[in-house]
Amino acid sequence: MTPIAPPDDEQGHPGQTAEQTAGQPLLPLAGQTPPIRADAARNRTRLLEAAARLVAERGPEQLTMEAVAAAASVGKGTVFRRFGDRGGLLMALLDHSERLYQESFLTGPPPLGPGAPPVRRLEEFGIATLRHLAAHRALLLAAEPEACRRFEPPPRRLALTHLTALLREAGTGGDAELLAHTLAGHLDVALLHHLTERRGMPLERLEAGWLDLVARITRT
Amino acid sequence: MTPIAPPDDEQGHPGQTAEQTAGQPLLPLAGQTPPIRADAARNRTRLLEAAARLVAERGPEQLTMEAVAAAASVGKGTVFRRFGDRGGLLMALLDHSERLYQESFLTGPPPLGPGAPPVRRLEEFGIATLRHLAAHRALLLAAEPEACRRFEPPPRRLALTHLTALLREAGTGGDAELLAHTLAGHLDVALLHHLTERRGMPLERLEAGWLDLVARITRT
DNA sequence: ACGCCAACCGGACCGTGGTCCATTTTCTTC
DNA sequence: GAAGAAAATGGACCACGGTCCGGTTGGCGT
Repeated sequence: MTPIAPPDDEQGHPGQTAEQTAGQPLLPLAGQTPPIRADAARNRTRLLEAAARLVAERGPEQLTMEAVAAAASVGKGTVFRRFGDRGGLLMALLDHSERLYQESFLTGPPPLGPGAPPVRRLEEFGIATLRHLAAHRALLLAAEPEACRRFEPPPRRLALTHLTALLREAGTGGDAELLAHTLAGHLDVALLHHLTERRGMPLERLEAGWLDLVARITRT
Repeated sequence: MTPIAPPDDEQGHPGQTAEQTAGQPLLPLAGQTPPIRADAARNRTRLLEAAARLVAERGPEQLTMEAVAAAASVGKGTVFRRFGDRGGLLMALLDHSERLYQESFLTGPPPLGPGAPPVRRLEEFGIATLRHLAAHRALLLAAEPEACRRFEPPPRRLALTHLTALLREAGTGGDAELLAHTLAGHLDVALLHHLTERRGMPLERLEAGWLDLVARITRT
């Protein structure tokens, strides 16, 4: 299991209220951070230590906010004030690894970092990301507990098998099952909602994107 | 807004316990269905009617299990026994549309149904699915409330912009932002977990799949 | 050294999803 | 139509995430 992050209370840190509200906590974020008060900082590290201990003992999915608060001898409200929500706390736990990972492809040496040809960097980025995810899978999954269920509902499974069958029938090479997942990823309510509402894309653009994607993927 | 499904209590229906446990409720499922008891069937339709009314009045995301139970003059336990969980209830609400949608590509006329060349069917399937999703977005999203947050966390956003930038730099044509989402979909913890644990794929296969995907997508 | 005020604290409180089990209702068989 | 077994019921119960607010405390200006 991953040794979690050292509670490296890298001093200042975000602060203000929830650790990831509006400002990006895990991004380089050069922006000035309203300094945190001394007692708050102390509680923050106590909370992170307690959380890390509990995660190590009982696994991330068993972690409850109340338990963390209790283990750190701190009020529940404090936990929420500091980390916003359960996900925020879990993420804070792997803040350290996350930074390393981000630096590796933002400013690290090629071929992952700048300097290599873009396609090469794409390849490396995927590999690095997959390994990063695998390494912290437990924590990351615990941060969005519903995530696993996304593939269970029968409609999704049906779409998947349908896509797989069509891909096979089309005689496209490659890993049909994997490619089916890729295609299915494009046909996801959450994605649709995000792109149309948050990003303002019209449905037509998604449809055009789908046709293009099918073309690229089935191209022998 | 979608008129929901008529509470077409198509008699028998699943039954047993939770409506979607193990057996696929929305799939053709020719399997024999242990017949439901009369009182259970009556309560089922009352619950669906109540739920549909509440959804129409206050929107799907406001729907609480207790409210449905109360509105149907039924115990809360009954709701859960029948529909398993919140998601099950929401899904049952669009069971009707779901069936139509499924039939359209499983046994309907070409080019969506069997008979057309596979690539053509792929194209049509995507379009049909996107429209199906758009039509029932509210209900589908309400069924997995965390879904929207999947794109908010800064790490995800960073990965997305990074992918977009690399794609643009690579001079690949097409909709870079959309293609970036496709690529990002392949680098998802939940997917990784599903494929490695549930489907037994080794990490190497995912890595190979990534390289293949990048190749297909950046292929001019 | 002092006092002000914003930031912080704690834990009572709430809403909701989900479970449990003693009791009631339906179906079947004779 | 009676009786026994299986299925269904309902609402008290629990756990957990998240909010709220009266009281406290640390940082800063004077």
